Amino acid sequence: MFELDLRSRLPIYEQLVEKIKDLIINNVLKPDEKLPTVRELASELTVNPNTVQKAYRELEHLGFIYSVPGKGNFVREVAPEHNTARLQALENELSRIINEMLYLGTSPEEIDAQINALLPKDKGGNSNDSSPEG
Amino acid sequence: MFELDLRSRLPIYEQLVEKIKDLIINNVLKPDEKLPTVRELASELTVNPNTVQKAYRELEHLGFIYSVPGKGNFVREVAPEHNTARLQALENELSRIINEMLYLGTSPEEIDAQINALLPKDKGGNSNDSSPEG
Amino acid sequence: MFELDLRSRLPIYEQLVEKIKDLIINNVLKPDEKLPTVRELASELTVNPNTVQKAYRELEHLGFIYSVPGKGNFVREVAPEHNTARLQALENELSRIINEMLYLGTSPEEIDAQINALLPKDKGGNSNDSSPEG
Amino acid sequence: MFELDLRSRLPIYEQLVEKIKDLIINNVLKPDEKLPTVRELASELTVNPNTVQKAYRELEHLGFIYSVPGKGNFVREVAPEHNTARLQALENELSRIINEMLYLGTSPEEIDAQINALLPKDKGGNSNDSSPEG
DNA sequence: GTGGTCTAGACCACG
DNA sequence: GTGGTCTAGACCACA
Repeated sequence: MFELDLRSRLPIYEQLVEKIKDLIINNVLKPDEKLPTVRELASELTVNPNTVQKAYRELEHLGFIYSVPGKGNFVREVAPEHNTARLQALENELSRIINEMLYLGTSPEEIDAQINALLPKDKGGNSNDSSPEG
Repeated sequence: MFELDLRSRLPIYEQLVEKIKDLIINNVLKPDEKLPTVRELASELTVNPNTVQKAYRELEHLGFIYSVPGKGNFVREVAPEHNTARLQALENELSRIINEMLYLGTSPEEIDAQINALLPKDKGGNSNDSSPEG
Repeated sequence: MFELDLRSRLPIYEQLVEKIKDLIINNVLKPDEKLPTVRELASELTVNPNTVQKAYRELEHLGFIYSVPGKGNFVREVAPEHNTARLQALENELSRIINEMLYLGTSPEEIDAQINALLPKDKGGNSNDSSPEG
Repeated sequence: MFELDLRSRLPIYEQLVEKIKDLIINNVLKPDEKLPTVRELASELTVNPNTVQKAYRELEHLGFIYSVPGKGNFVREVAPEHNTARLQALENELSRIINEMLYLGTSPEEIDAQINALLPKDKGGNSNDSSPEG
């Protein structure tokens, strides 16, 4: 499914949260799909079941999954009520990162180019055109 | 100068690192400017001097300040040798954030607009220049 | 394991850094091997655990060990990204030392001989190999 | 005469010791030559006279200069009695540095080449190297 | 039980 | 008076 870095400073349960969050965001795990049980995932990753349990509880708190007692844990459709606060936090992070990149010498043009490479471009409506050849 | 959240999960010394880093990046603290002494800042924030000391030491490791024993701590000019690895980390964070914003429903156009608002415009008026008039 | 000079001008934690660095460099402590716990080493050397902690943190910054909270501290494989600046510093030290040895009357031939004694010989017999028989 | 780095972690008086030691070793300051007075040097470098005084006392202790009360400080000819202990210390440093360079990936051949570049080659009696001109 | 953080308070080197 | 080091002892998060 994925790998953990046991040497990382990040606690294992936080790594788990990030990995599973990524799978949900990138639609690998689809809405209402069942996640592995705590025991399954724990034995597969050879970590303590308590650690997986903690990650699942955190994901539930973040609004990415829901738990049905006796049934298991399932992917939750994106919940609008969580969005505003979360988006505000993300925008703050975004601002912090951009400022630090500028401070370290990355040019505004380069930052803009990097971000446009990350954004999907399947629509025609883009205001400032990126150079077509390259 | 700024405030700490003593209830936060982030250790106090890391909050200090982030806050001071921000002040340096945003040019509130200028190169070679003297930071508050360890004891001053500790008493102002009502934390232990060792905690401030630890934050200052970390900022020194990160290349943001330098310490002159017996004199004080001072803002360091941006050190290019620290940049490459740091920029790579920032780009990874950037990617993660953009993906999560897209997942939460922010349109690519809106993200692009937000980021352009964060970047300095080289087209015309420069807003954050040092004000020439008194 | 080793001894400290409590009367030395060098801070205890820096002596610790040097000693452990030496053990790693000379392959006494091998990659991914577990170091003594903070408390073990502190009690063995009769110094404060915080002092050992500080040394371990510094070794982590220098890229010699990595720390897994709740598990322990472990020897890190040599990290190439730290090398360039460090090698430059070592070459400067080398130059300083050679010049002072020459000043004090050591002949170039003798210096050359001493250094060749320190370098591994790729000509024939290898003395410090791991013993092939168990 | 020379410059100090006021931002360095090295105490100013130690920087002074190193700089003057270098001048003596490289024969810029010759035996029995008079050094600047404490006040002169202090005002030239804009440091505290106590700092210069401390450096001179340290140089005297190291055997590089001698002090004549009421007259000044003078360069001392190399004193053999200081050599043995000092040379032992230098050889230890040498060993430490070479081992660390090897650990960081520098090949024995490269180390040998670097050191030979530092050694004078004005004599013909060199055992293992090809010195082209005499 | 591990590393990590924090406090309180002492002492030292430096300039 | 500054930063730096060290001790003693407490509490917390993680696995």
